[in-house]
Amino acid sequence: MDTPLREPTFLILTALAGAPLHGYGLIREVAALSDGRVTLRPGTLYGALDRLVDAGLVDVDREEVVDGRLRRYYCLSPVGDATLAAETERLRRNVEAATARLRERAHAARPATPRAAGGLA
Amino acid sequence: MDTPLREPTFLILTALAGAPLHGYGLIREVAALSDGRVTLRPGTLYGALDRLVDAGLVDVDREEVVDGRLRRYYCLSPVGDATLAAETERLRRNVEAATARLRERAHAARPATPRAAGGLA
DNA sequence: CTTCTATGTGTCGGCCACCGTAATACCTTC
DNA sequence: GAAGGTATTACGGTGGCCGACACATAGAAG
Repeated sequence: MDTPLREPTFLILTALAGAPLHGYGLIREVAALSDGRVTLRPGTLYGALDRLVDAGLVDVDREEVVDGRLRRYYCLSPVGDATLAAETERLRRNVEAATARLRERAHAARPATPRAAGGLA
Repeated sequence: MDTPLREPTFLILTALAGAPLHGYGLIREVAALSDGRVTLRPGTLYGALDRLVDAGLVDVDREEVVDGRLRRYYCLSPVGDATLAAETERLRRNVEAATARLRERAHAARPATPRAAGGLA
């Protein structure tokens, strides 16, 4: 799990950082906090949950039985909390680096600054 | 290529947003802008470059021959520029969502702020 | 001279997270 | 009783990344 988190996994941890949720609730919460851009598939969700529990980033909070069906709630472990914080910091640095370069690029492409703009032709 | 970019690919585009670079220069540039956390392997680098050129996000800028060996420079295409900008925005939203939830969490765990901290119990 | 390290590009096999889909099961609504 | 939302589980496929290797040149170290 030292691999950088992919987006679905990152969003699962982010959703669980707010409150314990069960699988189907996670699908809706992730859709909500990504403005509908990310829709978790069952294969992604439960596969990720198994991995995260196995890695100790997520714990099983409790299990309820509603209408004869099992409903398992997951919550973020302290390790998961720290991992999410570290991962967020890493992403923040990447975003800042990319933003800085894109900004320089916009300046170079738009010679609105009169100084030394049109070198050639 | 509608899959969200993984970290190595994202950093390659970010590096190319600064200036055209050849393969080995990319390895060093990515290492620099990630503070040494990401070291591109040849398999990752050239595989990614082939994909990016094929997808139209990266163009071959020019080819030089130094000491009898080919040195190929790559640069970011307009499509790659737009993709990197969109990807950066997506990451920024994810970072903000995670940061907000982590902050709420820290407040809940540490009721050090006397005002309206412990709502329950 | 040989060996090691750095520069530099390229290929191949394998892993694993994610995806797509279907199956299962209960309840409510039409 | 067919349809649709809730909820979990299982399985095969795809694709990006990694690890290791191959090849070539040049300078430093032994």
